[in-house]
Amino acid sequence: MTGHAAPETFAEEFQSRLADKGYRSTRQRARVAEMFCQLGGHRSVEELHAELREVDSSVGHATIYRTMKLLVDCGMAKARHFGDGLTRYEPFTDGEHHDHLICTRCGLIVEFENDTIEALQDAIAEEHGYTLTYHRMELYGLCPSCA
Amino acid sequence: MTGHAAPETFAEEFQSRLADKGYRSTRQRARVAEMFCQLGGHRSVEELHAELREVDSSVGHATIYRTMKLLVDCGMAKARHFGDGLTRYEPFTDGEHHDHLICTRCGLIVEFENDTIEALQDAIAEEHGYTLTYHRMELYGLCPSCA
DNA sequence: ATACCTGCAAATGTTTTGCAATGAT
DNA sequence: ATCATTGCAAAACATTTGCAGGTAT
Repeated sequence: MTGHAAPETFAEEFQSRLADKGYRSTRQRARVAEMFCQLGGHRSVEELHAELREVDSSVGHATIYRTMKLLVDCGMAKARHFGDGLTRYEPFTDGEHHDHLICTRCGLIVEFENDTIEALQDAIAEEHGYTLTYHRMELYGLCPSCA
Repeated sequence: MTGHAAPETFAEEFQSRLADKGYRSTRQRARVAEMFCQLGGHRSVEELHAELREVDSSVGHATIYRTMKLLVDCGMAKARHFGDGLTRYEPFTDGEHHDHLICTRCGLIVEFENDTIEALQDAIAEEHGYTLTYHRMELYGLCPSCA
């Protein structure tokens, strides 16, 4: 519990990566990172704002928008767009990749990964002469509880 | 050229489907449908508006938004969202399905279809107990000219 | 004649930005 | 002491909507 060489928390890792890029560490950025980590995947800025308000009511929503962009810059978050007009963020660790199954009734989001599809996507891109950098695949339907 | 039993144009088909649904045929709706058909896939409302302006400057953008929704309702258009915050529409014929390869530099969009992937998607959905209604797959990268 | 449609402008909802004050280095 | 960062309010952006006047049926 002394923690002088303990594995860093998400927020600490963020502060450290900010420093590497010449950005400053602030209370607000730490709070946003903590809450984002605590809440987990697919959160909108408004959700983060609402939750944060209960811990530290002084974090403005502009700061959350700015901080989420920084988290993306630092490679610790990924922005996603599902059909509802909101940008949603999920924690991101390098090299990881997954796609989503989304329930159109209750909004439940399940993550999955399929190497066969990935390989086929690469093949398709090559067929058309494209050099692939990323992709996006979302399957929409009803989840078990909503079907 | 008498055309009394000629195959219907896109705009005529639209007028006919509107009538079936109890909507009225108007000059503006015809112009939007014509332009949409002429321009082809992946157009934003603003692009349609700009092009229409040269043919009939009196079609407001609100009407284009409303008309595109009607085209979707009538099963003649499909709304798509690529990463740029604009809704884009493409002509749609029932039963047809395809996905997209998008050049991140010049914006070139190529359509493709792959039954193996579709089958795998169904399998994944089933694995997770989801009843699939639709999906979305976009591959982003550089096209042959931009690579 | 009766709704439906239209264009305009104003409203909406999300995200961004300008700015003066605050805070990290 | 700097200069980045903040919160606020205003701006920006795509899209939607209220309404008075116009139009298809």
